Amino acid sequence: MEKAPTRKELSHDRIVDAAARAIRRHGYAGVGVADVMKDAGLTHGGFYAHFESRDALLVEAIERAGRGSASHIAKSTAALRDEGASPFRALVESYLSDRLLKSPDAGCPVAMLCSEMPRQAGAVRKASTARVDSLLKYVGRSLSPAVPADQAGVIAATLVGSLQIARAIGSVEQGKRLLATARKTLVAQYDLS
Amino acid sequence: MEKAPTRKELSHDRIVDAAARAIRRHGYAGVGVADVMKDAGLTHGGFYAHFESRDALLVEAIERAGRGSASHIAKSTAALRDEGASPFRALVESYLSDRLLKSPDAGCPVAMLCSEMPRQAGAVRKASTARVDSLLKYVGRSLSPAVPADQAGVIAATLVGSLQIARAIGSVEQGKRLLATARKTLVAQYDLS
DNA sequence: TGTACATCAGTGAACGCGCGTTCACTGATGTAC
DNA sequence: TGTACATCAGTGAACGCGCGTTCACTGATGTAC
Repeated sequence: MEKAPTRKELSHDRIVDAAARAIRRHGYAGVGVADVMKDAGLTHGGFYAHFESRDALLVEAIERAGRGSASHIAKSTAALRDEGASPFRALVESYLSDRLLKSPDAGCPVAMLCSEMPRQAGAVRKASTARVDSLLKYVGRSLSPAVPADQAGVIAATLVGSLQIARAIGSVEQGKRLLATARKTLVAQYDLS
Repeated sequence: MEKAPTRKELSHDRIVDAAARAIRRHGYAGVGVADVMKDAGLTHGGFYAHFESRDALLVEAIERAGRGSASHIAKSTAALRDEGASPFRALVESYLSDRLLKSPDAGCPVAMLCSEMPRQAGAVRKASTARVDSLLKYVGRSLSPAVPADQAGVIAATLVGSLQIARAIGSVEQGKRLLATARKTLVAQYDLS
């Protein structure tokens, strides 16, 4: 039997949610204690009753962002599979969906944070690389048995890189075109079902 | 006839060089005025005789990092081409060389900064997206005529993403393995010479 | 070639602001009887 | 069920530090004669 969450647990949850949104939108450095608390409807003073430090918040935020993105992708792939898509094609179309171009705070945290990860330290770094490993495993599981398992890394790299470059490029139309060719190319190369 | 550079021009050059190294190693936020000046053998007070603002330094640093990486790759590809590699294979092996895993301050700034670019503003953002465009063009020029031109974006994404994930992943050996498969895969898929 | 002076490049102290962190206090929640 | 009290969750002011920026000053470079 589930215990009803205490008032403090509810607050904690809102704080982590706000931080998980912020870290995908603004990167590690973009998660400010005061801003996040305000987003969660609180004042900054109460922060240290919930977390030992800002880094401790980052760790929870990364994990939550990862789980959030994973469940978002799971839902999206399930819908595509119902329409007859293979697991791999469903993943590609979910991960590289046009919608994620404009709303980065719903997308995969690995794509948003990857280039900053090697610069992090301690627990933050650890939580980050755990997300990368998890993405590689996820991609690996979606591959057709005909595709060699060591391709998961390159495929994940293509997914992550395409989303990043599509966002970094000059115009939105260019970005959408890039995503479209990336989807088409990946499916053509790896969807051996 | 070339004019000999003034003392000030030499200092300016050293400052930009230091910043170009720092931005690839530590990202946009990792370029500190005082640190960069110290790296260039100066004290921080003189900075504003050289640049209007920190952002103005970032712009020059990004451009220099781009040119530095481009000339590094040009040199490396030239050597590989002498050994008989196709333009595309030479690019892939230069861009995804194992050496770059450990020394990010010599690598491509797009790979180091890509996920942070959409968060930048004004001139810094402009200088950054210009580097992305330049990378896409560079990749495009190296493609065999048999490869559709719109593939340049996906290929660049795979290059950038592979380098990033190889760096972000847990162990160095895993990173090297990822780079190796990425090189092999890209050559197998696109080197139609 | 040597001296006198103006300009230039760099120094180091100081300022202001943002941000993580701390803390004394308050109002709300929950427990004991 | 009602009252008295202890604990809990959150408030808001304050502190300290780092960092971009400014500025009065100094020593070095270069020019005029």
